[in-house]
Amino acid sequence: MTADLNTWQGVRGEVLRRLNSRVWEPGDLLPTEAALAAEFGCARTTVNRALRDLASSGLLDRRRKAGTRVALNPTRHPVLRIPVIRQEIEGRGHAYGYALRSRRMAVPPADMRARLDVEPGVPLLHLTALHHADGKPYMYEDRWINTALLPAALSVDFDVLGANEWLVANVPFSGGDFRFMATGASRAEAEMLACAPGEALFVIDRTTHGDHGPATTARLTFAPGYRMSAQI
Amino acid sequence: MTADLNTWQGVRGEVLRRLNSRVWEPGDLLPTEAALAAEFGCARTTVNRALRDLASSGLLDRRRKAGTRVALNPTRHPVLRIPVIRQEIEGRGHAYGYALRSRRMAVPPADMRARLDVEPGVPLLHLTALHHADGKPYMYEDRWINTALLPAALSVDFDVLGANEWLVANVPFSGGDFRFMATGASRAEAEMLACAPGEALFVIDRTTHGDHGPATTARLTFAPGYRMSAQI
DNA sequence: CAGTGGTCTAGACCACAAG
DNA sequence: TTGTGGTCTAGACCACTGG
Repeated sequence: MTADLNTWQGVRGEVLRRLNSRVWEPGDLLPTEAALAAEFGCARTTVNRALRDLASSGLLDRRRKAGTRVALNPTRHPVLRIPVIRQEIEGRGHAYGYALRSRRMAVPPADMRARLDVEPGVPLLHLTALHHADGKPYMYEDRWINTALLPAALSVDFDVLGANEWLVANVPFSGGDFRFMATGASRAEAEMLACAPGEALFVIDRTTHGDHGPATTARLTFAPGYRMSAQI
Repeated sequence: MTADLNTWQGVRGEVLRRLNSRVWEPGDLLPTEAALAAEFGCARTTVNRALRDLASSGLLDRRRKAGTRVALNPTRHPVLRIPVIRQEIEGRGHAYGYALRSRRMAVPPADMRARLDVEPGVPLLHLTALHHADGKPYMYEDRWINTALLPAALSVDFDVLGANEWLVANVPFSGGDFRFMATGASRAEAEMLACAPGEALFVIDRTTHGDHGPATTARLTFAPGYRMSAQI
């Protein structure tokens, strides 16, 4: 029993079936939307949505005039769900705690300056904080904020409110990039996160772009045992 | 100058602007699609696509009858691009190498058995392999394949072809989940990956589901220095 | 039950890029 | 130049679910 070819999910299923069964092989050119619509007996719009969805999953390559091809590089595109840290902790049933450790204007090191795309020698707002779960260290946050783009950050009381939360609520969002890695705990990190020096820690480097450029960059270092998940 | 409100990107931009400027605050109910379409002077379809896109980004919650609300939990949904390992290495200009280390039927440990949802005591195909970049160890792969769902795997010559590549090309795809973490290198891992025992390693646990259930699960352990990136 | 989003249709015009 | 995907429209029916 084949799916209903009058629904876009049904069309996607049928196309997927042909991809999996090698009716269409990697690199092959698919029929045009109009042709498929005729074959399936549905509107071109329906075929369009199905193929667009498959393309967004990385299974197809679509280009105007060139047509639709089976992707040669089958990459998967899992979607991460990255919650605000407090919700992540509370969602697991733990009590959330937050402690600002330092807050000052400072000239950023070269790598941070590059990420935020600012001139050398310009001081930025530098915050460090520790997040707790049930009183135990959970994550260490080292953040730089471009106060030229976010002057409002200067008047926020980060002693009470996590920079994370303030930012997600107040930074006009336009994009961001993430890097994930593993590092051995430095002595300072080991002390803050209550672990042994050299122990493997999960790290997220995250830069968030506002409407006028990179607004803030943060390094989040998690206590041992942290796991991040994603799904397709 | 506001964007063209007759395009779905334009409508998305305008809605985004109202979200950022707190015209609509978290938890607020937005006007219906029909109302917005009337206000913007476009078709409801156009509004629908814009709101659907924002909902898929996690900024809105949509439910039939209940309407569209500004998400209370502002989570971001970055999209990972996970390439086939060979393409990842070759894409960086390095020579790719692959060496199968073991291949045998074996009864999986409890955690793997749980991930693949099979009965206790059932033997599965177990593969271990090492992937190289320019002759240096890059990633260690420890994979279990449910041969009940993928009998074809038994006749594949994994000495030559990476299981990764065979699977992405041959497993009817229906979904998967990923977990990312940092671990200290065991003595065996350290030897294989040419690093010091205890050194921090990036690990991906990945389970891929076929049409009839979990088909394969793999633990990918990367040599020190590996970074994974994602973007919004 | 009834309101809201989910989706389909048929037709149309447009933007882009291959040749 | 011309074919292909990208998108808009107006109208319609349906599915889900809150009240």
